[in-house]
Amino acid sequence: MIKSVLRKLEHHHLLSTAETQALAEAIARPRYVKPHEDLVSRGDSPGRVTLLLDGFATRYKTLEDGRRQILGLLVPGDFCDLHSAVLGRMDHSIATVSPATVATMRADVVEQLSTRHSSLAHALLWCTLIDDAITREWVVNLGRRTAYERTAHFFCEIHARLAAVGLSRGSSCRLPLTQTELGETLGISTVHVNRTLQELRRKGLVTIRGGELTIHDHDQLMADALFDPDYLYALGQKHPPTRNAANG
Amino acid sequence: MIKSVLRKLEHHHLLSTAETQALAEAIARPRYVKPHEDLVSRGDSPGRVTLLLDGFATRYKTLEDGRRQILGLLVPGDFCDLHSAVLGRMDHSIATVSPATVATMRADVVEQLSTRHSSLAHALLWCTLIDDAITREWVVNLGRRTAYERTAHFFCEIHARLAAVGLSRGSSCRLPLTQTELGETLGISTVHVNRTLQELRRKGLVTIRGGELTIHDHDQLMADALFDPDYLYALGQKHPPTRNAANG
DNA sequence: TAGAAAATCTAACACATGTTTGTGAATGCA
DNA sequence: TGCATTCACAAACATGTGTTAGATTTTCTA
Repeated sequence: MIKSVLRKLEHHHLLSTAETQALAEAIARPRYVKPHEDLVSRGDSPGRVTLLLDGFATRYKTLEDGRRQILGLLVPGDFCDLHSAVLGRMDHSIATVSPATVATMRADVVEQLSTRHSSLAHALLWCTLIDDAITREWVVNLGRRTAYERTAHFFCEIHARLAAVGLSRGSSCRLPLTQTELGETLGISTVHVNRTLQELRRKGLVTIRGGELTIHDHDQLMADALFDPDYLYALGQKHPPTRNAANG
Repeated sequence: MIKSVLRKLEHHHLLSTAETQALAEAIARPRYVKPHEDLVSRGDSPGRVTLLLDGFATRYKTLEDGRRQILGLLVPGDFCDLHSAVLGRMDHSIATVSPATVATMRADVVEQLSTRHSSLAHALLWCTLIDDAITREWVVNLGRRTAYERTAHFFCEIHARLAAVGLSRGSSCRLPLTQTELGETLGISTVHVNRTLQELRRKGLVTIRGGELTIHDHDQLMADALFDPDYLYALGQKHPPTRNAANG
C-alpha cells in the first residue's frame, strides 16, 4: 500500500534504504475514510501531513455564496497537505471523492527527516513542485481552453498521472467523479459537462461509465485537447536518468 | 533595491544578519531589462535563479495555436524561477511587462545557502508556497467567478500584494498591463476586458489609467469580488507574530 | 427487494462572453 | 515633427455556456 508513495518519490531519484525505512516508520497505520468526507478543512492547522494511499480526493475551495471549485485531483501516492507544515494552516479543504485509505505523519517528524536526509527532502519538494506545475496547467485549461478541450485535457492528464503510479490498465483507468464534480473541476455547469461528454463519446474518443474512464483514441484526444505532457515532468515515464542502467 | 526582497522574506520570520548578508553577497549586480522581453523561456534550464527587483513580469504559457494565458503576475521582491532549481527546466516562460530590474543567483549557491541556513531555506520555501496559494486562488477565479468578479478580485489581490512590499500609495498602485494582457490574465477577450473596466468605472469602484490603478471604494470592490485575503497569508500585514513588539 | 436518493440525460430558453471590424487617441520611433 | 504602431473604445452580431425544470436511469440502503 505504501508502494504507491515510494514509487512516486522515486520518480525523482532513488532513495536509500535508510531513507525509505525512516519514511515507512514515520507513517502511521493506514486509516480508512468514507467517500465525501473532509480529510483536512480550510483553516485547519493539522500538525500532521496526510498521504493518500488509495482512492481519490480533491482539493477545493468554496465561495461565500456556495460556488465550489475543485483545485486539484489527488490520486494514490499524492501528499495532501505537505505545504501546511510550512504555511501553518490550510487555505483550502481536501475531501475524499471515493472510499479512500490515508496515512499521516507528524509534521515535525517530516521536518526532522528532511534535515537528516537531504535527498528525501528533495523528493518531497519535488512532489510539491510537480503539484504546482499541474495547478499552473489548470490555469491554462480554465483560462484558454473551451469546455470541450478542457474536458479532453483533463482526461489526458488523469490517465497519464494514474499510469505513472501503475493505476491504469491500457487505455482505461478509474475516475470516480460525478458530472457535478467534473463541472466543479472544469469550471463549467453540470449540464454542459453532460453535453461535452456526449460529444467526446460521439466522436469515439472517450467513454466514462461507472467511475471508469476509457480512452478509445488517445492520439485524437491529445490533439483535440492541445495536450502536452511536458508539465508532468516525465511523471509518466518509469524512471528518469538518475536511475542507472539496470532498470526494473 | 534589494530591500523589496528582504522585506518579503521577513514577512515569514526574521533572518539573522549572517543570513541576509550571505544572501546579499550571492546576488549578482542588478541588470536592467526592457519591457516585453523574456527573462526565462519554457524549456530553459537556467542554472541561475532570477529575482525581480523592480518592475512587473508575468509567468505565461502559449498553446500551439497561439492562445496565451498569464499564470501569474510577478511584482518587485518576487522570485521568478526558484522551482527550476529543483525541477531542472522551465515548464513556462517569464517575461517583463514593464521596464524591469532583475538580479540572479547561481542555483547551486542558493542550494548551499539553504543547507547552511535553515531559516533561509524556510523563507524561500515559504515564498514558493505563497505563490502556489495565489495560483490556486486564480483557479477559483477562472473557474467560478464571472468576468466582472474576476477583474475586481485581481485588482484587490494586486493592491494587497503591492502594499505588502511598500509599493502602494493609499488606494493607488502601479499596474502597467494593457487590456490585452489583462484579458490574458483573466481568461477573457480584450473587448470584454474593456466592457468590464467600464462597468467598474461606472460603479465608481476602480479606475485604471496610464498603468496606474486606483481603487475608489475598497469595501465594495472586495464585496463584489468575493475577495478574502486569507490565501495571501497576511502578506498584507506589516510583520506577523514572530516579529517582536518593536515593529517598524 | 422495495423505496428513496443520487446521478444521468433532455429540452427550451436566457445571457455572458467572443468575434469581427472599425474609429480615434495615445505612444513610440525615425 | 511626422509616420507607424499600439492601445482604448465602440457597435453589431454570433455562439458557447448557464439556468431551470423535469423525465429516466442507476445506485444506495433499509
